[in-house]
Amino acid sequence: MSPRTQAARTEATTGQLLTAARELFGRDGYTATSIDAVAAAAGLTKGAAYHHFTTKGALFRAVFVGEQDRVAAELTRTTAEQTDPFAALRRGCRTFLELCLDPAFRQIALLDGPAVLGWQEVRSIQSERALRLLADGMLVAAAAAGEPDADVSARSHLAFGALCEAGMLLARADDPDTALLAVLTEAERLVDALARP
Amino acid sequence: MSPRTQAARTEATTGQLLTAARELFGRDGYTATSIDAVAAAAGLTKGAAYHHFTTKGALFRAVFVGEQDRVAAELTRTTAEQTDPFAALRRGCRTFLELCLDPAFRQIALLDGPAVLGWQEVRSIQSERALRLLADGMLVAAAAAGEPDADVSARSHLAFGALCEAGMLLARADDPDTALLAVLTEAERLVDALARP
DNA sequence: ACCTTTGCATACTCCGAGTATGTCCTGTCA
DNA sequence: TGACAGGACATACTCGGAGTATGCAAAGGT
Repeated sequence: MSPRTQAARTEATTGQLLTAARELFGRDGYTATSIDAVAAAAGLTKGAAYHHFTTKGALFRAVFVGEQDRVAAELTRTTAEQTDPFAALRRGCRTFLELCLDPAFRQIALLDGPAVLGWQEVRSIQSERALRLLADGMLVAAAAAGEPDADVSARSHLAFGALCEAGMLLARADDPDTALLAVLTEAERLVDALARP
Repeated sequence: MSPRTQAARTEATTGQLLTAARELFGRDGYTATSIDAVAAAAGLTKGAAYHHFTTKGALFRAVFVGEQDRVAAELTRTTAEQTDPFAALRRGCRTFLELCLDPAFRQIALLDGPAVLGWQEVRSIQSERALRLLADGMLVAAAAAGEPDADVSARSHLAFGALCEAGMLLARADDPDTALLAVLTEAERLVDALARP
């Protein structure tokens, strides 16, 4: 069971650490989660965690980046088949909100992320992922609407902020599906309105 | 100098604690600020702080509520003279973004607030303040646009999220004024588009 | 077969949140 | 006006968790 090579060992342990960390950070939040608890949940000790991650914040950052990667992957996957740029934007909204149905995702990506990593850091991580996809989509939409070189930078940021808030609105809902529908229509309206100049 | 009556004493000390806390929380962030540091900055000791606030989170909550009160007061003040509902909404955007020019405000209200207090708590505090004002404004605007009983609840939340993100966009700006203008036009566009059905 | 490097554990230090306790001041009632 | 009850604040703790130092065993090169 235990891997022979060093590279395989590190990959296995970091993987277990990240899985456990995502679990605990997502359930209890960043500050309420100790490194000891994460290591124990991964069947390891604190020493292993600090061997692979310089600090607690670094471990969280890795988890956060993992979530952002998932978001970007899901977005590219679900919007790939959309031909109409506005339909693609709406589909992206739906995909993002569906991810936000997971409380752990909300806790990590929307609540703790900015506070722990700082705004600049979070932005720079997202700028290469979901935010880039959103900006690209809005650029295409603006071009289709007759304004080829619109400045979509600020615009996509505002839309992203609105979507994050929309995602948090799903938290208190008794029935996720109906709540998703209600919020989704408003979100689509907003993005639609923003995308056309 | 030292006040005679007990009520005056508590008010003076809590006031000093709140002032110092707003200063340090706003500059260094919540986790990087210790109760000792706040008490020392207020010319007191930890004991005084814990006498008036049950926990560090409670102290932060008081600071946070104070900021939200300021926001609501500024909003009502600046939008009072606006007769056109859409103009009032635009004026509200400007007021909020001007408040966001203060890094301490951004740190407390936008970054640490949700992570420390939790989303539900932050929302319930804002629901009686800025969020209520925004929803009211959007309701009036919707009525003026011919849809008297629109459901502005989700809509105002999304707009609020967009405005918060807009406020954070002001952080990295070299020249605050021009950045404010650039973001403001986009924000006004968004709120305008959202407010009309 | 050595020797170095790397993965991980154990055993610390240190700082900060929260608690216990003591002291002084204030307001009240005799 | 003088004792006493309660509130304001300080000092002296405890305790948990982040980060560090050190030790040891498994890998991998020579």
